[in-house]
Amino acid sequence: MQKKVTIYDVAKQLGISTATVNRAMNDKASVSEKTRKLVMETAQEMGYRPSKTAASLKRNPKRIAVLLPDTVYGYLAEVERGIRRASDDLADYSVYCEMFKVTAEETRPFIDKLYELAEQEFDGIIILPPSNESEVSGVVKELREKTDLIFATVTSDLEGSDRLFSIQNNGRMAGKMAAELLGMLADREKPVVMVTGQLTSQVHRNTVEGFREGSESFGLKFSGVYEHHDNLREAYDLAKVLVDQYPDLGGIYFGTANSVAFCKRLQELGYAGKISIVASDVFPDIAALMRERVIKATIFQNPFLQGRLAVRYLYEYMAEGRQFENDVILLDPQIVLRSNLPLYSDILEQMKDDYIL
Amino acid sequence: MQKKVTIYDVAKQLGISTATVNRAMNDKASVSEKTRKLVMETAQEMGYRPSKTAASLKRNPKRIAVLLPDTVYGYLAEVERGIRRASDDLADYSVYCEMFKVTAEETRPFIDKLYELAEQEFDGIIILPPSNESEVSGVVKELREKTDLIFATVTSDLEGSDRLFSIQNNGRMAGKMAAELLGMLADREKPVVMVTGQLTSQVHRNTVEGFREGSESFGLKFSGVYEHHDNLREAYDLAKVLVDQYPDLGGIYFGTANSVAFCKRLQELGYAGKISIVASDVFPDIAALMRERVIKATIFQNPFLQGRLAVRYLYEYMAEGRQFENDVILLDPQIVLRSNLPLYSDILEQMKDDYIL
DNA sequence: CTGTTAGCGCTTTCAG
DNA sequence: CTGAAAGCGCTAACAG
Repeated sequence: MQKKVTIYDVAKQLGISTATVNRAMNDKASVSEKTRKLVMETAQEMGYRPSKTAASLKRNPKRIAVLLPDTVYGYLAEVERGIRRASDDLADYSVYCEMFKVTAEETRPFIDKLYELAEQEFDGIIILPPSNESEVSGVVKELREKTDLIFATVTSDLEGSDRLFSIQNNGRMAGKMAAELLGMLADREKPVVMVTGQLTSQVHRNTVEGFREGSESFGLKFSGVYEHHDNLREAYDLAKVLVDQYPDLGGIYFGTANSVAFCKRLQELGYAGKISIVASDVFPDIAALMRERVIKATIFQNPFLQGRLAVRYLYEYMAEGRQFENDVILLDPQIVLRSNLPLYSDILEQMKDDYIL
Repeated sequence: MQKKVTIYDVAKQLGISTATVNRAMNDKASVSEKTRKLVMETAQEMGYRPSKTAASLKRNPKRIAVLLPDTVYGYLAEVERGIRRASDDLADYSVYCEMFKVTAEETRPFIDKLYELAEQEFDGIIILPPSNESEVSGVVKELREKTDLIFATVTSDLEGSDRLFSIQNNGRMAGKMAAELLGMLADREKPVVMVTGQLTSQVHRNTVEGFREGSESFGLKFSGVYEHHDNLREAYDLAKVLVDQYPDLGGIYFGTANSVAFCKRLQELGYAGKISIVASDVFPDIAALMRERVIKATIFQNPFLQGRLAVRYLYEYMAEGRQFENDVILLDPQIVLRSNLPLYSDILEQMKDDYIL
């Protein structure tokens, strides 16, 4: 428990002021390259580790905006909860986090809001991209160039937008895991298919790729990908289409959370339990279907953690100079079976209130 | 982003000093009950939330000792890594964490060390109990009464010791998960058995109970529990005993990490791949056996997180008055298959250095 | 039991 | 480009 090395020690050692040491350490402009190098070296040698607590006490508040599509959809509620949680955790560090929700039906209002936020005094913006990713990408890229705002994305990405980082589920791994599970659950001689939202979204494409690879490794007869465009009716109808097309269908992997309407139809058609289903995420409806043995397994994507980390990492970048070696941060998908479903009861409990779909 | 309410605001509002507000808020002695109540109420009304950062800047350093059995065993190395990580995270908060390792062959040296640590100026002690739990329990209880030390346990518990909390894997859930997995992997007509370290340890008993329950739910022919007492030779020999006793053995659940010698014998006997094996935790050897299809699944117990949270929670209790609604804190076991094994490669990488057994 | 006061280690004006 | 100095919000001596 040796004496802590402070900024004063470093300053005194070099015969300069603490202000200069500070500026040098924080990559601020207006420090000669020579002093900066000197300071860095001495700090290193002396074992100086700046105190984050002391730093946060004095520094100017940071403001983060979060822009989300205004969908009534359990997944988003979880991301939101994660964001609020991070805000709470960071309350002491003078970080202020504000959430904005905009309709995702059309892209225009979303983009307008983005321009509007850019006018305000935010330091960073976190975006959960609506399904039409490419249009938004351009806007972000433009704002990146014109302002000194920092952007991050969560859940899906905005490719080519020059955002700082993206936090998302490891979709490719999730796809492989689904394939392995179906290999354990279903007859491998029978065909399996994958159902997803829509393939304009980068994350969805990843899950498909993973499932394809996994099918190969684990010897599944992978027979097709179907989109339901996050439309309940379409999902409902799709069930019939599939059982007609594949009379001996062995398994289905649902890459998005929207499996409920589909499963309902399957039950109506008398196929429930006969076809092995692996779903995504944990929601009250999915939990119910698992208890009824309609869904055999689901792959949890931790939306809560996604939201939480997006805020946390953006803050760490802004305030503590955190570096990202990899700008796409992938979270580990988790396998949920009937036995460990109770572990997610807190989440289900939390969700009950704001969960509709 | 309204103005922050500080301790000064509360003090001014009540016409008292900040010192009194501080004392009242932190349950310190020497504040009249009347003032305390008044302060609490006013703080609440004004929306005062004490700043943890500011607090940590001034307060006296806290010291935490960690006492571990000195076993050369990958699991422990992970717990240690978690502890070090928490220490690092807390470095700014003036918390100092020191680790002590003592042989676990006999109980005496462990207990002696405990007395020795109690003499030193620690505020809290975290214990990873050696297999003989009951003897240590008594000592902890005694020290709890004689000193104002705070105790916590990690990985297993010291029942009746009056420790503040225990962090451990949810063993019962892990057992159930193993049963469900074996139900998916093995022929349910064939018998399954469980192998564990020794049943004097409370966590091991939990996994057995969980596996028993799970066998019932998932229709397994659960046929016995066998101990290997963490002895390599014994584990090696046990493989032969089991295949002789159960010629049509369908599956085995290994409740502890020590499955390697056992599997080796199984391979020698030509049973590898024929009997479905579910193991515990992720270590280099286990990863290798999974790639060879000898072990089909493993249940990760997150020893790293166990260590990390033990330190973190103890600190939060000491410094921030954190309350525990439940003094046994159970972490979620995670299912690892061949497909998601790569997610644990960081851990495996970390382990390579200090991993021997 | 309560008040006064001197910092904890850093950041940020403001003035050179 | 650099330095002096005033705090950020809290805690803990110390004095009453």
